[in-house]
Amino acid sequence: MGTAVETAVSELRAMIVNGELPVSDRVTESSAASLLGLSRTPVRAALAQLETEGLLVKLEGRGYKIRPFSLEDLEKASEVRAALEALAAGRLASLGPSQETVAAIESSIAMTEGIVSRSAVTRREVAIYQEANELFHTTIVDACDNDFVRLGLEKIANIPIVAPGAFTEVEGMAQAEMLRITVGHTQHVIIWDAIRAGDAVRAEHMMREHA
Amino acid sequence: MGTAVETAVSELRAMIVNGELPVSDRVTESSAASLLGLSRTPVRAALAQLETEGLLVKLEGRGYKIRPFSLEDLEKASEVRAALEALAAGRLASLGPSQETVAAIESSIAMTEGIVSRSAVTRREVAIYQEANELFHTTIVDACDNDFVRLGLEKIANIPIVAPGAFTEVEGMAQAEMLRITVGHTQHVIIWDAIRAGDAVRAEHMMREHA
DNA sequence: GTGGCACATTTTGTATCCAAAAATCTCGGA
DNA sequence: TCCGAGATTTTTGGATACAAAATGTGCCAC
Repeated sequence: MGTAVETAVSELRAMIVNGELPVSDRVTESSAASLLGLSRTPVRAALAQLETEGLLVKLEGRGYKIRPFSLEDLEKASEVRAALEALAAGRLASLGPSQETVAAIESSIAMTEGIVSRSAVTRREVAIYQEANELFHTTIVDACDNDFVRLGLEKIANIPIVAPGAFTEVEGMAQAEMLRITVGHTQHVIIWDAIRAGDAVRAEHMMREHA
Repeated sequence: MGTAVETAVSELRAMIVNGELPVSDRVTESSAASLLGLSRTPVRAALAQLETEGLLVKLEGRGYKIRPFSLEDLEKASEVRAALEALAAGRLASLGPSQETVAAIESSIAMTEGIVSRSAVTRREVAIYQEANELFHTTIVDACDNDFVRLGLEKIANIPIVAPGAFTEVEGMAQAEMLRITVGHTQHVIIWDAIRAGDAVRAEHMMREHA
């Protein structure tokens, strides 16, 4: 389970992201400590970290409050993510991917190859796509040989996201989701082609569009 | 002077950036604490923050070490900075700058207007340019209405920089510095023109080149 | 000389204590 | 009723104490 700081960070983060802590609520060191059954010391470090992650806002002298996220915030974060991942894709195209990178990306693409071009998807297939998608993006970021890209992304990695695919059962939703997955998969293929071709400009541009 | 954590962060950061702490040295909570005359509690928080800033690397169980920065690291950080600031410039061009933004940028440009087109510069003029340059960039980032850009930049804002303009006295250096300032100033003007014209693509592109 | 084991030391992680600052509450007076 | 001075409570910031984990050291057997 690791240290108390780690558990405090992950438990609090989970509570925030899952909406288990009311957004309006004030969170003090003591309240969070007793909530988790820890002393203030590790909780304090955890709250500080969650603040740097942008999940909490410090109310000078009155604890923290959970940062309210709007749809607009999500869009803004996506813009930043897109800019950084585009940079990563461009760099990787210039550098040329390593053996392991090729393997990882192609396995990511292969994972979704079987899903696309169907009329609808199950919840399970959505999960597969998400896994493949994450593999695609993290591989490119890790392989671009610029740690600062990853550092920058870490800051915006944990903004609350409405559980994706939650309504997949609803009729029509499945088809919309299918479209999203198909488009995403197609873009992955295009981006990967550009990277393999060493076309940094195109890789960067396509990744910017994609993310 | 603020809290002990703040002073610890800024003092340690200054020491690291100025190279006063040998790169090879190990920094433990206790050593840093006694160095600063503080207890471990605030120093611990400071070290954690400097780690997230990328200035320190954690040696699990044996303290921290100062992260060695190469010229390559500087270039990589610059790339990320350029990508994020370009995003900011593009957004600002689309949004249209506010009254205050216009005032801040134009005062920044005015500050350097008097310096350029000379044959050489004094150390003092270099300092003025640096101030104007910082005003230009921070104003754009702050005005772009996307906090995540700033969050991302904070991570890479403090990587050690060889004191700029340190050798201004040396003959020839002054002219090179002059060239750098003139080019920088010219680019500022061009970027600002694009922003005022609402040309997001051009603003983004020029800022990318500039940074 | 080498390998391994026990012990000392270092270092971190956590809890608790105290002080200072900020916020909140209370109560008297206009 | 409204306002403000002072008391009270909250809350944070910092120091210290202690325990656990990791690391380093030295000795002994082989």
